[in-house]
Amino acid sequence: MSVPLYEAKAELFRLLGHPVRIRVLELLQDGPKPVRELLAAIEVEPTGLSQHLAVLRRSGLVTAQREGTTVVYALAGGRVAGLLRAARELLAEKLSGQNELLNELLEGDDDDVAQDR
Amino acid sequence: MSVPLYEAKAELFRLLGHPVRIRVLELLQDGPKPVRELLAAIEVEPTGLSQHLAVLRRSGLVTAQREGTTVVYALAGGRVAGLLRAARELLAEKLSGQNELLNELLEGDDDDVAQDR
DNA sequence: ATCGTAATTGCGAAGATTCGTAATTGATGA
DNA sequence: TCATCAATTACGAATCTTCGCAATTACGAT
Repeated sequence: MSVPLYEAKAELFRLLGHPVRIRVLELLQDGPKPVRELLAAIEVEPTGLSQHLAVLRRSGLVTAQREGTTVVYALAGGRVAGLLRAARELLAEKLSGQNELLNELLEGDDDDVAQDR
Repeated sequence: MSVPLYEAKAELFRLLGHPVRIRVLELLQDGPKPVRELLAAIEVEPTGLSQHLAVLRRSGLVTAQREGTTVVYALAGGRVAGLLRAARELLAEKLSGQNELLNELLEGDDDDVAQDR
């Protein structure tokens, strides 16, 4: 085992750590899409999109195949969607927590605002 | 909504994209731990660990509280574990795929090796 | 008060990512 | 063949991350 598992995991997360790459993966969740379509949906230059697609391809998260003059991308394996869902849930938890705190501050019902560190 | 959701998601993944931070989160899955213990378990300088802990703290993924002379860290919210599990499963899928391919190459049973791009 | 230990912060150098411009490849049609 | 469109690659500048050193804060003990 040349690469520790936690290195691989960190690497995976690092690959996902860019807005354009996230958007690509989300769009591909609805099925394979040609580059042209991704390009229309995401605010990015063609060359920038290609570079991000290359990152996802090299990492094996997506697959690409030519069809005539266009290239069609697809998710490689079903587990990517699960990971995105887990992230969405975590964000939901985090944001709703912030909202609660915000509401308490705004409403000023300071009856049981626990001591803070 | 000042920050698009996909930006927040990318940011979350970027935060997780470092081996030390992954290890910290994994260790905290078994319950709260003082810095001293994290330091003993992870190969990193005290100052480096502090910096990574600060990143996790600012992002709200972990909480810290002093207890006398030590500081105890804990996961903030249960969804972090779910995210790590999803990552582990995706990696498992990816690595087993690679192994299959590797075995086919080694065993040389070239009866149905599909055409490649 | 002073010392020692635990943990953090400030800061700068080294390294990695990102993005735009220019050049390249691959396929299709004139 | 030549021109064209889709997509990719090469490369450098600007930007962001990371890591170690030095300085700092927080606490308990002498």
